[in-house]
Amino acid sequence: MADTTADAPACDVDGTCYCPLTGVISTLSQKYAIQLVSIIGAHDSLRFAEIEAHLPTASTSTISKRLDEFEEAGLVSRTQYNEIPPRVEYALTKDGDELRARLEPLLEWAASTE
Amino acid sequence: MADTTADAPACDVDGTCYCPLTGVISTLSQKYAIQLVSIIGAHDSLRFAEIEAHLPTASTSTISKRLDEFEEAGLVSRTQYNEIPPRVEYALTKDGDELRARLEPLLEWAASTE
DNA sequence: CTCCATAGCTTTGGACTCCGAAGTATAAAC
DNA sequence: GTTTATACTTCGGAGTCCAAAGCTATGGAG
Repeated sequence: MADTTADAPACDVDGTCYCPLTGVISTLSQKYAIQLVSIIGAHDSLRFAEIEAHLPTASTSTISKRLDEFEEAGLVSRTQYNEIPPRVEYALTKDGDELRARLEPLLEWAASTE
Repeated sequence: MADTTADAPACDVDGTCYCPLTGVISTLSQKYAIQLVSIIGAHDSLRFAEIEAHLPTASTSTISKRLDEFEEAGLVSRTQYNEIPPRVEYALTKDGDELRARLEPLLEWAASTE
């Protein structure tokens, strides 16, 4: 296996290598990430407190971290209105919605296996 | 919103509540879980060391834990042959393959966004 | 003028998860 | 008797998650 003549990594599965926890998948492989995409996608836009209400078992800091990561990854947009009290709205970007579309069958099936 | 007359939880999204990290999704929301299903599904059956070779960045103990969880969830079958040296084969169950089928479009899209 | 309310977070200390490295079990081959 | 092989388990430390409290700003009640 440690053959120096090998030209394909061992992690190559049918022509695709999934091993170095790739961008989107590594973000998804964290707590509440999948649900978060699905929840935001179920609305045009959501405020932080609304997201919290949809995910009552997740801590504030975890939701905050996931949102930062998703924004960084270009999957979620954050729109801040400079009012008092402050208002911030989160929505899926075009890429985020593509992701959501691919997560939907998964979530439906998962819900049916409960 | 904090109406005491409310009869549906706030986490209810379009008739489905994804909030209490449900069975399959909670298992998937852990490191390497998604890849593991996909890798096992790309073969009829795999041995432990082969899985490790496909996921070189994951630790032995993490792979072992994921496999235990998947077996517990009925998504992966473990077949042990009492030989020396020992031999163990992992394969997806019918449910596991259903899951894999739903993960495939996700992984393909994720790979294309790199 | 002081205090509270509101929204969206950040911070804190403790618990849980993941890591690499080393150890366990077995028996046949050398 | 030491080595080899496979499939793990165990270990201490590092990273991730938790609930609860604190922070920012301003407008309104007392």
